[in-house]
Amino acid sequence: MKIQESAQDYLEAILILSKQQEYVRATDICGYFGYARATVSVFIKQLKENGYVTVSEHNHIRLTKEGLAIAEEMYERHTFLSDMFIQMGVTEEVAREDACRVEHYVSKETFEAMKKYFREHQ
Amino acid sequence: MKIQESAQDYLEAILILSKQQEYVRATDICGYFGYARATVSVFIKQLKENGYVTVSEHNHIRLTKEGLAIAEEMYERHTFLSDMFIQMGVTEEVAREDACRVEHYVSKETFEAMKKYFREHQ
DNA sequence: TTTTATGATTAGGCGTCCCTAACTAGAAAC
DNA sequence: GTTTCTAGTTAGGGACGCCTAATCATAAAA
Repeated sequence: MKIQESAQDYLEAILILSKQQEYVRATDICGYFGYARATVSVFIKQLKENGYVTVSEHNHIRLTKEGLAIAEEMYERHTFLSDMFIQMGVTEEVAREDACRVEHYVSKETFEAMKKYFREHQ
Repeated sequence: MKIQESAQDYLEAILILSKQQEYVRATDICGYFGYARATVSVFIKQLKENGYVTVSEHNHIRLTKEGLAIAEEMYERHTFLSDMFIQMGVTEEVAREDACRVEHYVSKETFEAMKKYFREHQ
């Protein structure tokens, strides 16, 4: 499984939710994205088959090491990008929305350059 | 037709190609993206049906007013974003690649904020 | 003028990622 | 201990955007 944009979103969502709750279930992810139960169910199955999450007998979803690495990478990008947008004068809500999309499309090189640039220009 | 990411790319490509050549044919677009002829043929048909381009009897593709507006918007974003990335220290090639993807996902608000920010911070 | 090369089209297919509808299993409430 | 509610699954479907293979049309070359 090549890690697709959506998979990155799901893994990031699981990370975010697990910061807010003791356990994360498929239904929580449905709520987070507004997706149908079936959609999430199928997707989680794939994430599980590919070793990014484990699902306990109580349907608690947990990130594996690989899943966590991706989730944290996305989360960091998200945080950095929305902070950057806000610093540039963008509304908080729009900044968050844009960061959520842009985070998937910026190469490592550009992301690092942006971080460096903002470290030196504030 | 909701203007999809791909349609924006096609329209931008047509604009760029028409800056370099007297006329643009489907095959030029194939070369530009590396897509198969069939793919481009079908897509151009849709763009035509939806009023974004016209196709002459010699298969010369031209942007309509609507098509041009979108193409120019994308082109401006593309130019600005790659310049910005380069200014931040990103390799030219990577900057161009990233701009090409990111240009679709930045809201008008954020784009304007970025422009303003860079006008004031260089 | 027949052959060949180039460009466009049609048909059929596939991966991604969303949907609804129908079903199943377990937990909570009566 | 049934009924009901909640959560998860399976089956089937659809939009988007790419593909190959086969066909068709026209322009260039032999």
